Amino acid sequence: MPASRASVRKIAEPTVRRLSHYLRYLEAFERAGRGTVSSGELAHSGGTTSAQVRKDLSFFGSFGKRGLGYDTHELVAKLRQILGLDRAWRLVIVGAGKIGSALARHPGFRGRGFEVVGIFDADPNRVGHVLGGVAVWDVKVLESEIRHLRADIAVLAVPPEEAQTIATRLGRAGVHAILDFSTAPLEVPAGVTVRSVDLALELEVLSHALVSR
Amino acid sequence: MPASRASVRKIAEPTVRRLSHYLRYLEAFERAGRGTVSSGELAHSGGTTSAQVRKDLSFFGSFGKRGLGYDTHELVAKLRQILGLDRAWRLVIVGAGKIGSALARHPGFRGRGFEVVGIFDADPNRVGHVLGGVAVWDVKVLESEIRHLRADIAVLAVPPEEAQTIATRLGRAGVHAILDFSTAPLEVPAGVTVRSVDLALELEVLSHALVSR
DNA sequence: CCTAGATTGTGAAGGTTTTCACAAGCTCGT
DNA sequence: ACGAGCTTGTGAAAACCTTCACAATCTAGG
Repeated sequence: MPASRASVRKIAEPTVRRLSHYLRYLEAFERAGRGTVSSGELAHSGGTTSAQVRKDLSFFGSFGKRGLGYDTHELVAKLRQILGLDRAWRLVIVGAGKIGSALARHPGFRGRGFEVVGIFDADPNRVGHVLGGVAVWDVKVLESEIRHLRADIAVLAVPPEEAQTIATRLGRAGVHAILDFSTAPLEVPAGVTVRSVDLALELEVLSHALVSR
Repeated sequence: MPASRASVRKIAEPTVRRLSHYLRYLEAFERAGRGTVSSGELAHSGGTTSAQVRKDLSFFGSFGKRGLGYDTHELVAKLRQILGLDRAWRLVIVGAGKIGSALARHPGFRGRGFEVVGIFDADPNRVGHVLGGVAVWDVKVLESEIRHLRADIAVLAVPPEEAQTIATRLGRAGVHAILDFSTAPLEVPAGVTVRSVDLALELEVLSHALVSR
């Protein structure tokens, strides 16, 4: 593997999503003991085409073997590196309501390299408790505690009317990535990446699919 | 592999998402008592351009007024109709675990026209209870009860290893839309639309953004 | 009524992503 | 060692999506 790990070129978001998908399936192939995987197999699992898979991968160099496919272990390692998963990310959850606490107890994050290191809430009744093995802090100490916990990513699960305030504070506290579950439009300083998960919007996409069948 | 139904109108998915966004902001404008809204204002709220807004809307005909903008009420009604939100959709949740029960108690769905009418789980300890005002049924009676409840959309919040089985059963029970929270790849019969919400994948997109800054 | 100012609707241009098609390269059985 | 059979990598073509630019059209105010 090339030593230069900082040289990650700009990739379109749909491509990143697909890479993430490929990694998921590759890990399944790896567990199944498959030494090599072809673009066609990856495409079938991921709902795309073999040409798409090859184009996506060729963006980072050619590490497949013609006639055989891709080495499973090698490709897993390469994708982890591209996606930045060759290290553990430290996560905080802001908002210990229904969604926040469900996420805190969700076992799937740690298994994929995302460790929940802190939870924040404004409700004094929740502060001081432990959720999923992690302490709940008062949101008043957000900035200092986030720095102390060395958090990289914040999950925002607060009521919409508070989302902007918290997002701004997170930016000031040095968090550069936010996974947002509030439905409010967020304005964040440059250098902060936000991804919004809007469940009502997903349902509306389904609704549209239902009426336009 | 995207299921291309013989749809009346082909709208690209990014367009549908934007329409959904516009509707959100339009409703805010409506509450604020604004009679008309310009494409520029909608664009600003939604993080896009006025040309994009006009292109999106012009796909369905021209119902703006030059020099003035769009009639708020009229556009809200039109978007609701396009998105299929001029009716109430009946939702069932399969899986009363952490995510499933958090969603069941989530108040935001009903407010946007999605009514949770049933919950299913395999755990006998959970069956018979009431979550968010809705009864938890044994997953054994999935098919018959779904027909009885006249459910349109299913939210799939079961462990990955059971997702495929349930998805197949949902398809047989006449559900044509699934919002999937499991991380497994689903194969569904033609005519069933699936949208996957994969939280680990969203975090991986953030991870990539962090390493490629 | 008429002018100034604002905004839509849309063809065309520009850009990006996906698909196609095929030469090149690898493995395996014989 | 060789040919058959796969599979990759990649230009080129096609499809798709976004932005541009401006005529057409509206309102408001005198």
